[in-house]
Amino acid sequence: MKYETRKDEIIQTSAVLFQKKGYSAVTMRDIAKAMGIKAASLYNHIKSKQEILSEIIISLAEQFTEQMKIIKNSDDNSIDKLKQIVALHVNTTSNNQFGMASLNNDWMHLEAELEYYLKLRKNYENDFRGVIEEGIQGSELINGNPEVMLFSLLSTLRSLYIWLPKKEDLDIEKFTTELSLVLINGINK
Amino acid sequence: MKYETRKDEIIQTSAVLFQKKGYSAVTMRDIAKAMGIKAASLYNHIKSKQEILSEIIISLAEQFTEQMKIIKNSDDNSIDKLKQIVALHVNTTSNNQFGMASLNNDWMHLEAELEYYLKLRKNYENDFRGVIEEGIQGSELINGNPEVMLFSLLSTLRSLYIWLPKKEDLDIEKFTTELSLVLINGINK
DNA sequence: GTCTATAGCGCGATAGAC
DNA sequence: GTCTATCGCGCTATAGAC
Repeated sequence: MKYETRKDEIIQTSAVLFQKKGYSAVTMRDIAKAMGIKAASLYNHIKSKQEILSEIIISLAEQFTEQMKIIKNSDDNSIDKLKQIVALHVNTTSNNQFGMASLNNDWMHLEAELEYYLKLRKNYENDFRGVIEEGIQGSELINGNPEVMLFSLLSTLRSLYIWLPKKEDLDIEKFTTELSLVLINGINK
Repeated sequence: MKYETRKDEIIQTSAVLFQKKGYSAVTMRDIAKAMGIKAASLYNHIKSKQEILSEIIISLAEQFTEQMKIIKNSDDNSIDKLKQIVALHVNTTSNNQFGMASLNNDWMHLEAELEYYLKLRKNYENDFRGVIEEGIQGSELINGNPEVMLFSLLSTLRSLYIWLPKKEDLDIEKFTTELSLVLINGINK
């Protein structure tokens, strides 16, 4: 069974459509049509278009913030923590590539939960920054600008949703290893 | 004088608004209000909302494709070419951060010029890939997966529009050097 | 749980006065 | 070159039949 509930089907179908055109450009009629029903019928399962967006984004944001905290607070060294962060992003994106597009591009259309989302993202980024700063202090990482490092890593990891779907028969574990290598050791010979 | 023409003012004002909420969520009334006029008055300078988007995106896409071609075809070594690509992105983004947001996020809302945009982007990506592949063949770069390298570099460079505005009193040249270092040599000590 | 019908509103764009 | 007024349409969401 592909969907657990009709509500779940609405959310997943919407995520696919949101990825292509963004939240604002997708109509309730579009979502209904993709499911083979009429727009009015959607409201038997969800209370608004906004609720769909919130369901897609918030659970993903919570996952990232929670997992990042666990990684940051573990006893592993900084390089291992960074590898775990790469794996977290590759795995989560691989499991929900369409939701990741909304998380990245449609969060500003959240209404009631916008502040909560921003709080989650701030915690996640602060923990990520902490891992990098600890790596610099412990001389595992180069003594560079931690903001530039954070920016570079985060940009790449946040863009995974664009690239992973293009490589359909991808070996996830191999890709994670290759990406970690490029991000951590660079591309220079 | 901040704007050369009223049309130019419309385009730049729109880019700021598109960056915040995306093309679809911004109305002609929003744009007019930001300029202190009525929506109907906009049509004395532009023929449609679509034309505004096209003006923002196409000129930027042409700049990138053109400059990338020049870099790729130069006689410099691959590492230098990569540094020039980083500088191209930092400089262009620094000059037009709002337009870069549309280039990244709103291109799918192009209508008549969508195909042309996709052609430009393909040329640009192919040249970028060519620089990386030449670097691998010439043993300047590690013998890794060129697609993963391209993905990582491109993701970071395309996200510059999010980060550059946050560092207001940024030394552009210094930032370009730091970013090149992180992207090419990695962060591992 | 899905349907038809429609309320109420905001959209892009145009007409024509000034 | 900007305005007021408005057209025609599509939007989210609701009411109520089946």
